[in-house]
Amino acid sequence: MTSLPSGLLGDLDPTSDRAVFRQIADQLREAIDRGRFTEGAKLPSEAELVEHYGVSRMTVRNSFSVLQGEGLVHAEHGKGVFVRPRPPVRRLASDRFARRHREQGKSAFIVEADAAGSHPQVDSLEVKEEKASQDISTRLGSVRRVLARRRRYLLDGKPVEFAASYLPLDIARGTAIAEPNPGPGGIYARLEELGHRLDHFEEEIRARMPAPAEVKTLRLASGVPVIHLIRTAYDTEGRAVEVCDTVMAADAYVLSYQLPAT
Amino acid sequence: MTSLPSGLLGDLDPTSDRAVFRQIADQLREAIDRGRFTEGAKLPSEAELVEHYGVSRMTVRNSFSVLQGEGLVHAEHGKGVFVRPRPPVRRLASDRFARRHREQGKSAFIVEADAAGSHPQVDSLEVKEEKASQDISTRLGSVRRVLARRRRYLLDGKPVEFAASYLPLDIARGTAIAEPNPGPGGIYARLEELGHRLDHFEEEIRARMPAPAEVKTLRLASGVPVIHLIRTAYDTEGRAVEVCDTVMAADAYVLSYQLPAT
DNA sequence: CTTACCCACTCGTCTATACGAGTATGCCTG
DNA sequence: CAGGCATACTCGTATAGACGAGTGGGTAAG
Repeated sequence: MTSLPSGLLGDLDPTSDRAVFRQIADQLREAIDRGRFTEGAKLPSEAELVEHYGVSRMTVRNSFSVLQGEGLVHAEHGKGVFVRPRPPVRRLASDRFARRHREQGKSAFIVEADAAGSHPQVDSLEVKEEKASQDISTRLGSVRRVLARRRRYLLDGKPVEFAASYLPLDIARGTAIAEPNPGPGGIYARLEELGHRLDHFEEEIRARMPAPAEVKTLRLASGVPVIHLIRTAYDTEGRAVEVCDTVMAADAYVLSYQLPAT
Repeated sequence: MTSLPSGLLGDLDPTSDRAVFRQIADQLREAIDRGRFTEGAKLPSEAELVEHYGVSRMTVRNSFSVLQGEGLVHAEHGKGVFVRPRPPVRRLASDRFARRHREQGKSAFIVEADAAGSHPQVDSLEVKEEKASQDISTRLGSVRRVLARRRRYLLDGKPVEFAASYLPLDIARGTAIAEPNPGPGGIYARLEELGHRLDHFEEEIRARMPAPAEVKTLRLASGVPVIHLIRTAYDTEGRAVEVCDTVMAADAYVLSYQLPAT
């Protein structure tokens, strides 16, 4: 084992009342912030830090877990601990549901990803009728059963978003909306063809840490929150015609909205 | 030490290849989800779990740290580990900057909190001229120096949001905007009085884990992400007249937006 | 030259122990 | 009765050691 380049990391302050593992985490964080370790770079191994600081291995691991919780680094079994690279973000503009975007052929996700030069993919398609949850039922105006469309979106092989759409059966049953592929322009285009002219959307945004199932389907690194977006589509008669519940890897998205000052 | 109520938590599966600390975390998580432990309830102590499962204390602590990372529980030194209560959320509606809201007296934050029956507070006020960061400069259209207004918002004593507004000096210097208290209707009202009629706002939303400084100012529990919102205000001539950079405790907010379907 | 194996290095999991520090409770003292 | 202290409980920090498992490189065998 070779020792650490001197000057890269400092020493501990034994007089400080800050816990040793926090001091180590602080030094590593600062080194990352200063660019001593760039994106994707490998941090010193546990053994190297144990030797450098003269502490036990659990203490070093504790430091790493602090940084992992902050989403700064991630560990790879058998390889090392690395500065977490920031994935390219998808920007969702507030006009993304404008009618003119629907009037062309392909799905918004595909078009946009192609334009950005990345490889889009949609999988885990599931379309079925089911009982509406309490929340969905309320949002759709007390419907009991709904058509549920679930799918997962990937960019360059990385899952970035998991979405579930819910529609009242009297609208969706037996239409193209109930097909795995609803056709050009997506379900919003189909809804308008069916006479449900869309008026506006309402979006609710929360952020939180993912549940274990979400970690799995989105293959999330530790320290990455999710953005939880619930969109309700209203037609010109004020009826809620669809609710879309999506969970997004927070490190892959920037949402953007325009608000009138009126 | 009294032993655990039987049936509350199960046993370990030694044949499983799932790590012991994960199995324990799973059982605790499930018990919480099922309502066996309600909000604010105290989980079994480390010592109790050590005895119940027959594992070492570090293993139990490891389980707790998993749940902490998920934002499900939080530990209190000397007291125990508790199911994290969900604080009341502030809902930010998309019409919150409508002119009619500005035309009344008090600040939006105060009015809204009073209406919700909670005790609002604003502190850490700082108003000063400074060099614009690269990002702020770009958003404001290449200004070098700006007026910065920083403040922290609290609800019932709990910090929920930290905001920094930046304005070009040629607009703000020497006006009420440069005063600690900009007067009724806030700085947007002052901007309009100064002839900068507001046209629209643009908001960019990200979510991420907080930096240590943010954990401190917002007194965030572990496992709570932040919502990072950057709003740019444009006047009717298309000029960016203000950028507001706010960091919010994600567990205290739901953002809500209306999008036209046009 | 290629393949297979071994080994060194990495992080992952778990045990056992020790002491420190914050909290709450009850008892004892004044 | 009030105040203070002792105590037992809580989590926080740190050590030292063990074994397991994934990775990658080098070496030896084919």
